[in-house]
Amino acid sequence: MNDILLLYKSLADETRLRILALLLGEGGELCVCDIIAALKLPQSTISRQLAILKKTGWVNDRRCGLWIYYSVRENAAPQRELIPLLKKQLLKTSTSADDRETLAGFGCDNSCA
Amino acid sequence: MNDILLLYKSLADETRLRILALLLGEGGELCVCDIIAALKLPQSTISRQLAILKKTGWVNDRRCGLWIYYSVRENAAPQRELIPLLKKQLLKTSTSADDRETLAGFGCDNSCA
DNA sequence: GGACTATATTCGCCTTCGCGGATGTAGTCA
DNA sequence: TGACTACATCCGCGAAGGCGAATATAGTCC
Repeated sequence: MNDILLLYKSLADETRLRILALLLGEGGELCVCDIIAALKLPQSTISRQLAILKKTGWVNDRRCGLWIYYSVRENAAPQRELIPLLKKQLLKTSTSADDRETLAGFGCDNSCA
Repeated sequence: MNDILLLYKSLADETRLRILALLLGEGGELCVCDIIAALKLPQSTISRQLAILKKTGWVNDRRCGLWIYYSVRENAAPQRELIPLLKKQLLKTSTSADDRETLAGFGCDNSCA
């Protein structure tokens, strides 16, 4: 019961949902500065919520030089069964569309192999 | 975005998950006193969380004399797509099994047509 | 009407949790 | 090495939300 509770608690925050929507919409990886630019929130806020998403199994991180890239962890249980639904729900919201548009305009386009 | 947030917030509480598990396991209706007996929590706690589950679209209520029967609202969007997953996740927890066992022993068996 | 039952709501309290500025840490480049 | 960048973590604060006792409401039965 407790793991299920933690699963849904991890989705009960708007900032975390916006981050997940951004990563699900992107399909690939985003570095922290991209997410900060897209959501227009303070760096400490983004970083804290990313840490929570990582601890609860929603995302992976990968360091590359100075940048750290985050991506959705597709194969983790029990998140796996929720991902298609989340994607469908989140990507059609106007908030998510706005965030992706902001990212397209202001994302920091470092290219790290 | 906000409705999705409210959806997951409504699942981010253990008492509400236990109530949903009980109703999903039962398949039919339960009156408030059944739920109180099963979860062994104060009446005000149960009643408050039932009100939240009702307001967020998870359950229906039906008054019959003094008793009020609650059941899962199966066809509401966007809950509908989550119900099969929730059922699978919740019913296999030991907490849920314990609650159902307690209900079997101490449920108030009023029969209201 | 009055006593009784089942449930809802109110109330003050307390914990949880998100916030953002400040600070710490790790990697890069000269 | 020291300056710089990207990100993480710490800190005090305030808001949100859950709790259970007490009270209110609604229905039943005499």
